[in-house]
Formats: sequence, C-alpha cells, structure tokens
Amino acid sequence: MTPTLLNMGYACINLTLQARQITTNRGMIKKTFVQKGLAYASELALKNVQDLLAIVDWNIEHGFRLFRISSDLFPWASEYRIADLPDFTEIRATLEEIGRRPIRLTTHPGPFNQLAGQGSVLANTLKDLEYQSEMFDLMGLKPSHWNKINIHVGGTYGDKTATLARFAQNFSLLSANLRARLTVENDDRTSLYTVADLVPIYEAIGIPVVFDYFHHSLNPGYQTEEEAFLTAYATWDVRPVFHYSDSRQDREDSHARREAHADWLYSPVHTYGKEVDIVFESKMKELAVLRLRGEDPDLPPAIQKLMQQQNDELSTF
DNA sequence: TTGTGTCAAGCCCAC
DNA sequence: GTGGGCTTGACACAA
Repeated sequence: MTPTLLNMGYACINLTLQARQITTNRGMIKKTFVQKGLAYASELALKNVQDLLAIVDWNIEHGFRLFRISSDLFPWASEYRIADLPDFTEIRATLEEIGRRPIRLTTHPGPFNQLAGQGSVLANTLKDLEYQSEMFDLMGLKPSHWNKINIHVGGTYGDKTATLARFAQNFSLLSANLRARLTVENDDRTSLYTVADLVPIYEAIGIPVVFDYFHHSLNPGYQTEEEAFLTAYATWDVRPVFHYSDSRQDREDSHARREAHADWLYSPVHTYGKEVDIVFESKMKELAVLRLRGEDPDLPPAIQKLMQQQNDELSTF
C-alpha cells in the first residue's frame, strides 16, 4: 500500500509573494510601538491580515491545503485586545473571509511560551496563546485540533516530571476553545522532550502530540522513527499534522549546526500507512514543496540571485 | 536605495 | 558569562 500524504503545507512565509512585498510579518520595535501606539499596530495588523488572505488564495490556487500562520500577524498583540484596534471591523471581515477558505490553518507560537512557567512568564504565555485562539475564533473556525495551536513544553526547570505535571495543571487556566486547539511537539535537544516524554501529557489532559521527524532524528529517546510516529499518531482525534524537514548539516553544509533546517527537501517522508498532513519546514518554503512535487517553480529574482551566488561559491572549489 | 546595527518575551547550550 | 537559536528575519536609521 502506498503511504498517503494528504495535505502538504509550509510555514509562515511565501517566498513567491514576498518578492512582491506581500507578507504577514510586519512588525515594529518597542520604541516605535511606544511612540505610535495602537493606531500603527492596527495599520500593520490590517495589512498583515489582508496579505494573509492573498497568501491563502495563492496556496489554494497552487494546491496547498495546509498553511502555518505566522505568530507575528498582530504586532505587540499581548498589549491590547484585537477588538480594540481602530481597524477592527475591517480586520474581522478579512479574518472571516480567510476562515471560509478551504484550507487547514495552524499556528506555532514562539519559544517564549512556557505553559509550565510561573508568575509573569506564565501570565505572558496565557495572553499570547489566548490571542492566537481568538484569531481562529474570529475566523469562525470551530475549536478543534484541526486548527492546531502547537507549542513546545519549553524548559525542564531541572525536573521533567514535575514540569510536565505543572504544564497539565496550568492547562486548566486556558479558555475552552484554546484547550480544544492546543498540541505539543517533540524537541530536538536531548535534554528536552521526546515523543515518549509527551505521552503522559496526552494521558493527563488529552492533547495530541505533533511528531517532528527532524527533531526525532536528533532526540529519538528509545524509540525508532516508526515507533515515535505511531505513538504520536495514536494521540490524535482528527487527521494529524506532523512536521518534516531535512538536515542542513547532512545535505547542504557539513559545518552547519546540527539543528539547522535544510533549504530544500531530499528524503521521502515515511507515513507508515497512515494518513497525515505535513508542514514542511524548509527554508525555501513553498518552493521546496513545489520542487518535491516535481514541479519546477518560478523562482523569484531574489532567490535566483541567491542560488547563483551559491553555485558560484561551490564552483570556486 | 542600500547597508548595517539592533531588536519583547525564556530557556538551553556552545563557546 | 555571553550570545545564538528557536516555528519565521524585519525594523530603524544613517549614509
């Protein structure tokens, strides 16, 4: 039986459209936020959301039915409520439009989110995660793991077991919609969490485990890839979203950090007879997936230039 | 327009 | 002890 890969997606940036200044990552430094305030945050957020719609439509047109939304859609989101933005009416209308599109959307909030943290660290985490969930609410998306809000457990605070227990405890502080969307992912460092380490969280609070192939290869614990894949697969109540990328060190640059992702995709993805959706985390984004699908993408001029430079460097040896 | 130093958050790790 | 990296470079400002 041929393994089935249903949806293929990529993360946060579309290089083809970025070359035309279509991006969802507009932000500002603190100083500017202090000076310009909510009005400017609103202006950037509206542009980001409008461009997200353009990217989503590009995706659908090109056969991508899975996309990870950037965590930076709303600059300084922890400092205000989305509904308080001056352009809220237009922002909401655009989000609703996005929510009606036939595509699976997910998010992956940053490493500053420490649900097992305490005090202000925990308070900031709650704010950040709730805003991501509110964004999906505004899109009109039913709360479920179909639109996952995926995080890492974070630090171990010197005691994995106690930290996992605190994670599960703090989970109860989240809104019902956020609880229905949250997932956890295995880490790439041996000091952090393997798929098997995360199973107790699933058992305690029922949240699915996202299997990251590359992280597993760097931090397998005692499980083979197939075992870890199937362990994670069994925690899902909808079709899982897993993450895949190749190693830059193995494929492109022997001096690269071992955790670095490759620009392109090289290896076949094993799905062990299961149906899963895959977010490809290659630096070349949609271009890498198009190439994997056997299509020759129209490379934006900036990318062509970059590749030419790389070829020139290689040819000097 | 382009080059460059700098940038919210928490944790871990290489140096 | 400091800085880089993380799911993603982009901003701000000087030249």
